[in-house]
Amino acid sequence: MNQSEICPRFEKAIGILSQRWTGLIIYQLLSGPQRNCTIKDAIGISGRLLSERLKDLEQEGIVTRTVYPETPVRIEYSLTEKGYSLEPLMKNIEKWSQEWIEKE
Amino acid sequence: MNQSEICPRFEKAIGILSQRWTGLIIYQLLSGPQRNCTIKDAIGISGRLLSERLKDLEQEGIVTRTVYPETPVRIEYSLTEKGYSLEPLMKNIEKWSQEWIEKE
DNA sequence: GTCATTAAGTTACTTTATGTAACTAATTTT
DNA sequence: AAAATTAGTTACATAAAGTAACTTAATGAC
Repeated sequence: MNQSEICPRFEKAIGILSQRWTGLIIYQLLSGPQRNCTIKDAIGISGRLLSERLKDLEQEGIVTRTVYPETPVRIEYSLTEKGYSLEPLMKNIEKWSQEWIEKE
Repeated sequence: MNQSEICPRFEKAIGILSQRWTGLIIYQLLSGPQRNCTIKDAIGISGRLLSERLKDLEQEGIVTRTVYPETPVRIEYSLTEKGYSLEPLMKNIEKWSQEWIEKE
């Protein structure tokens, strides 16, 4: 039986944040808009999954994809207001890790 | 190339929290020590994965397993100090979800 | 005692997610 | 024209998660 007493909004939020790579992608984008390859090199995700996650995060309204029609075309990903609203949370995780996770 | 600039402690913390179910298990245990089956019913995880996660969390020093040699034997899981130190983080996610996740 | 029940956990198997690498398309540099 | 770069996709191998049946141990009904 699944008589869940847990708030569905909380469950949804945890669902987004507990998907592999999403936390790191959001954290990485906190330092400003970036191209696909920059994120890729910074966090070590494969191109395949990065595209997939960015698409998901776009659908959740956390990330925006902007095409700059220069030559060559430049595509940048950035956080929306909703995305930036996760900054305190990320800083919180960062602080917690410094207090509770051992070096190496 | 994976020229990660991300702090390994942060990466480790995200690694724990972004594993499926761990967030919900910790959140559930914030309301006090509980038996395996109570957690199971509350969050809707399968017995197999719950055992696996609880073992992982025990190894991370986040959860303790206590056997009460009563009849019948009672086994309870509870948060350690390290586990409880995640409470502000969890409340943070809860608050965020109430502000930014739509009902339904 | 014997049998059904319950809780914790494991085992075996299916389905889904992730990792890896080769490939396409568009555009630049040489 | 050939080689390189970026964003993204496709195809396939491996790892994680889901499902359900099973084990162990102890209880209560009979």
